[in-house]
Amino acid sequence: MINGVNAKDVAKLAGVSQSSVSRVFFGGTPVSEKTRNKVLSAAEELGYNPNEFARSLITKKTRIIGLVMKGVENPFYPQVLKEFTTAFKKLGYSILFVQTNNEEIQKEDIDMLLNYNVAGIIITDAMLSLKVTNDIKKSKIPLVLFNRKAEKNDFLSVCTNNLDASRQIANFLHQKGCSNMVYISGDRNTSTSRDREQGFIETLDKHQVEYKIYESDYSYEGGYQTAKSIVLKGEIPSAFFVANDIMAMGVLDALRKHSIEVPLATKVVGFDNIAMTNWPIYNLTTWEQPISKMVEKTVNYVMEEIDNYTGIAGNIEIEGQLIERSTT
Amino acid sequence: MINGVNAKDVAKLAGVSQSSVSRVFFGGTPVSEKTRNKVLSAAEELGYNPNEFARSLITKKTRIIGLVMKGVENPFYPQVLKEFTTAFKKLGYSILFVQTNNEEIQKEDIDMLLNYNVAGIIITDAMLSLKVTNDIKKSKIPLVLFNRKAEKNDFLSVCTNNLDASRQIANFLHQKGCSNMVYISGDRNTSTSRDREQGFIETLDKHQVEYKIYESDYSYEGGYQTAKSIVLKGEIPSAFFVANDIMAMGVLDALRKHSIEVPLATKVVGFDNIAMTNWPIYNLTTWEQPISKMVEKTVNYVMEEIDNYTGIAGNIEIEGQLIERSTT
DNA sequence: CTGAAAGCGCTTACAG
DNA sequence: CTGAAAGCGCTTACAG
Repeated sequence: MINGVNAKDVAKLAGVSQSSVSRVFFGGTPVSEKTRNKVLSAAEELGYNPNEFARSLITKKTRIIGLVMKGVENPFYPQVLKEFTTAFKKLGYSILFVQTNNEEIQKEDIDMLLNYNVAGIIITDAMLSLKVTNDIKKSKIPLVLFNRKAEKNDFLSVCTNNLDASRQIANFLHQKGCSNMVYISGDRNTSTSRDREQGFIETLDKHQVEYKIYESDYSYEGGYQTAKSIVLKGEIPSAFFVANDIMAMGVLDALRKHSIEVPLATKVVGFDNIAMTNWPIYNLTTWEQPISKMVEKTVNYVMEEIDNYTGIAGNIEIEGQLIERSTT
Repeated sequence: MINGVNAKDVAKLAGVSQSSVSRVFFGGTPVSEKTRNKVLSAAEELGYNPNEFARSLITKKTRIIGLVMKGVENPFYPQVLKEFTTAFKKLGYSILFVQTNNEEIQKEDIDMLLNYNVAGIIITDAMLSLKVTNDIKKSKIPLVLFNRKAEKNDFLSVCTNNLDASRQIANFLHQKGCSNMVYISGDRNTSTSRDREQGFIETLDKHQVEYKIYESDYSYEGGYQTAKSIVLKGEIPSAFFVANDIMAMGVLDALRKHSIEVPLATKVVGFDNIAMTNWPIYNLTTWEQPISKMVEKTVNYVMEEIDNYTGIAGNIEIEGQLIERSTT
């Protein structure tokens, strides 16, 4: 119903019923070629656009996906956003975008999505409050936690295999001869940071390698300051494993500032494989999160649940890989 | 209409009419305190959410803003996205997000927005094809070109004052004693790159300063390669003005790679003031685009036009400022 | 294959 | 302040 033209107007001009107009645009019962052509040219002439709201009202379905993102500062997210938008567009779905700063999504964050009766919800990098969990479960809207693993399996979560990744990173650094390491965590109440920490330290324990853990916050500044304080204490380890790339870049810059050569004096491994890790000034060894595959799995799940809701939950973990560059 | 509860159900439980339920949630005619309370508690009990689609159908208004973004690679855009989302959320509007790769928006890019009858459209960093221009004009949906200036004033465009900015940058570098400069452009068919080029060279002409222009593409890689080729030819200027920050970082890295000291051997000025310019490894002198103000102007305009459509067009240019750091 | 009619969930004159 | 009723633009049994 743009510029005031509706299906009735088209029907009148085409000399057919409104039902036929609907059938041409929506499918369902077949329409004769002749009718189709009359409708199409009338629609073209009038500039008709079917009103999605009326359609959704009657079909009780929408073709909108709610995407809730926390923190767009990290270049990892724009990439994720782009992939989701592209994938859903191909399927005829639109993205209703919500930006939040809460690590735990509150009702108000997604009330809007519920009002729009979205067909599915994807939450990146955040968990859900109990109230929201119940609301969503009741509404039977498929929901995916992207890049977060829940303790309780109320929903599907899609992540890279963070435990496996951090084990492999620990083994890799151990084989490089590093005998004393540091893990710089992200926000410690995130599953990603916890899993990366756990896989890392349990592997180091096995090899009887010493380590220290520093808590940081997934930001460049956080990585920079943490590394700086380590350097100032003179406790430079033989390797840093940093919970994401953007912090690892902060670490590298702090080391450079204090003329500590990488990878000679110490080594640094990040996580994510954001585009910037490839910049020559950083050239950071990191773990590639298989974003495309993660997005694909998520989209497939959501589409299947839209078709046929089961509410099936669990954790999907997708294997990533080490990208070796010049910081190790 | 989440979990199947509608206004009628609430009305029944509350023992009032559907009209009263509507009035409690929508406003309009006043409702007695008693009725309000009955409605509210019934709604709470049933978990009622008003259906936005039915509401939009009847009011012929939506509370959705279409946001079309080109290229999320540059960290400038996530920042813009965040500001728009936050600002519109406060006003009760949602964001329907469209990602495109077209410098000239085609009908298919925004057909979806028209189907949803969005209240307003914001296009960042792209122009509109003629067909789309006509469609939008006819539909009377307010539209803003954000960070792009149109030659023909069909719509409102909101930019920083790129001409003024580049003149000031030229003067600044001239006063620093630079006698021979390079402008590295973005995509040359964008108004932003053209304006930055024009203001820069006309000011250099006035001062009779020599310059060369190299065409690039607004990407890190583009900046890196362009600077590299300049260095390899041995034609190092006394200053580079680079059309955006991300390219300027590529330039800095290329210079560093070839051990050309900044700001001694040459100087570099970027554009945007993205967060990374502040990282110690870059510490880039740049021009701050006043994103918050640009977003505010845009949001205000859209809201006013939603209230009372005039279709008024023109260019709003907002003053930015030079941020002097250590590359000059 | 086609059309007339019911109905999706809501808002809003209208009458009281 | 409240309720009954019309109607937004569409889809979809239903009957032909």
